[in-house]
Amino acid sequence: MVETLLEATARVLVREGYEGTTTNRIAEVAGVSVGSLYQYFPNKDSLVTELMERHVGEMMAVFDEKFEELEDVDMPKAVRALVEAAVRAHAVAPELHRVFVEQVPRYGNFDVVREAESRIEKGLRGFLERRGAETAPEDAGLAAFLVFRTVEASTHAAVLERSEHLTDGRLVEELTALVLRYLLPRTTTGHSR
Amino acid sequence: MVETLLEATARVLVREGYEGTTTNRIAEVAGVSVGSLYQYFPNKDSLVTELMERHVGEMMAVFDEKFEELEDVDMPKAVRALVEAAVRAHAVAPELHRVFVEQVPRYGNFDVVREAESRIEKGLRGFLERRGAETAPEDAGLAAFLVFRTVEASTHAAVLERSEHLTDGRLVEELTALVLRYLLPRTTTGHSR
Amino acid sequence: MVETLLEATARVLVREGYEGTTTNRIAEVAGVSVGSLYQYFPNKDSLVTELMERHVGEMMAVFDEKFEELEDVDMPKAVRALVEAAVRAHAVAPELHRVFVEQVPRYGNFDVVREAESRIEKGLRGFLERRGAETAPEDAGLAAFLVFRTVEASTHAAVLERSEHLTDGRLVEELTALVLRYLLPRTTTGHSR
Amino acid sequence: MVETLLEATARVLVREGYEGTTTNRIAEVAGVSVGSLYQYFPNKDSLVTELMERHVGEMMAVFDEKFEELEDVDMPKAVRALVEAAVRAHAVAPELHRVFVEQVPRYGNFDVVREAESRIEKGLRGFLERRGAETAPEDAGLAAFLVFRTVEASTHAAVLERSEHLTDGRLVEELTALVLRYLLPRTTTGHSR
DNA sequence: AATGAATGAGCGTTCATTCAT
DNA sequence: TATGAATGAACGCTCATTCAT
Repeated sequence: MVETLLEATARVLVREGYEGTTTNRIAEVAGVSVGSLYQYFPNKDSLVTELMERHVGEMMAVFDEKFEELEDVDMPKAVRALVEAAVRAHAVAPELHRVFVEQVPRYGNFDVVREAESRIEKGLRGFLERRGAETAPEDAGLAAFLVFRTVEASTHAAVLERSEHLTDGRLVEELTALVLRYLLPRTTTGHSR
Repeated sequence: MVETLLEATARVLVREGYEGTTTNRIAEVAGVSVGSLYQYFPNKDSLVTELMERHVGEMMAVFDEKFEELEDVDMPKAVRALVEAAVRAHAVAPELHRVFVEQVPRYGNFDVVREAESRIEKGLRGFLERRGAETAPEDAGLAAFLVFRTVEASTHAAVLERSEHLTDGRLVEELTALVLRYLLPRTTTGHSR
Repeated sequence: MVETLLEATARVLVREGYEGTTTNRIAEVAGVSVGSLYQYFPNKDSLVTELMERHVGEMMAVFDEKFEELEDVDMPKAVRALVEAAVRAHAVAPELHRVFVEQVPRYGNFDVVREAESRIEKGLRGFLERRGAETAPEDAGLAAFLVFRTVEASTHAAVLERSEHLTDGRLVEELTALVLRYLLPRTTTGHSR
Repeated sequence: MVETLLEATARVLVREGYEGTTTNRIAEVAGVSVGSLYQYFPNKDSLVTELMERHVGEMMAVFDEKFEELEDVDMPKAVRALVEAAVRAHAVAPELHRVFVEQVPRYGNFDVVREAESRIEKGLRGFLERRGAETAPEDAGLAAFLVFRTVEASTHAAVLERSEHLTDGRLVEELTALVLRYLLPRTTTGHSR
């Protein structure tokens, strides 16, 4: 039931946008009555929030899988893994992701997102501190912030408006180069002329 | 009157969020009657859209001023100018900016935003093509996309959650280094150890 | 519920006129909430239209019952039956009838009325054509038009402003004479001196 | 100014219907400001009422002109004059007439109409009483009522939906026959076979 | 547990009317 | 006298939520 309702919520959100998403419509699409909906969820927002938590959970699961590879490899491989992790995470459910970003008003529901972002950024910072000797930036915290925002924004935008560069691998390539040159400026990285 | 209403709209949006923004509330805060509101704006969304257009216009004006400096200077100066332009643009009205990004559902109203973004990205691409000989990335279009998203996301996030790094200049410094190393990887740039 | 709402609509229409008929008022009089009203009727006009269709349906049912007698009787009896049918139809719900005629703006909702009128007029024409040999008017279509309008208008006006002549039977008597003399001019009909 | 406003009211009524007729629209069409409108008319309904009074006045002027001929001629000529008077009166401004009948809610504004109708009916009654010796109906009041309603309804309906029978003179012919046979049943009237 | 009819606060919007200029 | 910007009560309608069955 909970699953059915969350799936219906996702479908309605994607199809009709946040403003067009009513509890009666969700119940209808789920094939149950509104009353049943309210027996499993206290209010409309709890549905959306739960859906968001699950979605973020899935993205993080995909991300974490690759993110763990970072420790035992050299920097080029680590950065590439990071970028690939971001791309895969964004590819989990792009339409749902878009509706969360573009349609849902941000209140408490976005705490999950902020926590996930914070966790990634902290992980990145720890990684950079552990590799301190070889990386250029002095302030690992600031570097983690910049690298995270850079990778997140680029993959996010690419998923929504440059999907062609996702499939041909060019985005991963170039974004890896960008991050790598920032972190290891002395080495000649990537495909410079 | 138009000004008063738009100011009231901005205040209500920031204070109550998009969903709490009603035309009667706007009129009340503006100190006029709903009827007057509807003599100047055909419907609720037109207020929000107009406010957004003005805000984007102001951001772009601030941005463009610095952006023009890019042509006649060397790459380090040009990239620094770009980053500073982005920071200043985001500092125009951070609270209003946040409400647009976090609260307003994206439909036609975001066309202005998309146009502005597109214009900047194209400008950046032209800039990179003109400097082709000295820059590393082969695909100026992709590079412009990455640089734009990187700078936008970093300044955006910094304005909203790392304002301390804006005032001490460290964000500008580091972001400039990041972009510069991407574009000119062979030179030793910035403050590496 | 549908019945309750339609009854309430009728009461409010009669009591307050069309302009004073609001959906909240109807709901209030019906003893339900506006929300319920909108669960059974898509909008305000649909209530009025439905009420009108039922009213016309009832008038026609009453009318048709007598109208069927026309075929197998002589002309005087047939014309009297016609007039009596009209009087009875108009007596079904005079106050509601008045409000439809005097208060409700005529748009699509009056299509039922026009159809009913058209059906009666066509029936009358068929009747006249079948009795062609004995009736005076050459053009059965025109005669049907005149007879229909004459009977309709007279009974209508009588119901609304000469109800005394309805109860004493004088109106039926005289109107029958009028129609009969038109259709059968050579016979001495009715109560001439 | 008063003329301009009334003309504008008529135009708006015909074009937009009663519900679409707003004082601001009237003022706009009249080329003056709403304020001016309210300097000559105390409220919206007074415009409509005044327009109705004038329209009824014009119809009655046209009607009366022919109606006066009734006295000094024989019955066939008198009845024909009556019918022609009705037709001409209805042809004065058919579109405006329609909008009054079909769109304007009947309150005090229709008093003019009721007075005019009453005057005609009384006139008819007097005429019938004066011609008592030659006419059939015993009750001149009832006969006047029937003749008036018959002629009014037939010309009214013909103007709105059988205009072809107005121009070819058939309606006048047949309606005259109808009334004449009612009033003078013993004579062979009209074009019987 | 499941239903879905019923609720009603509150929304966006209109328009007859006013009144300072 | 003429203006038209300003008014605000009131409308039709929506939808998150409840509760008797």
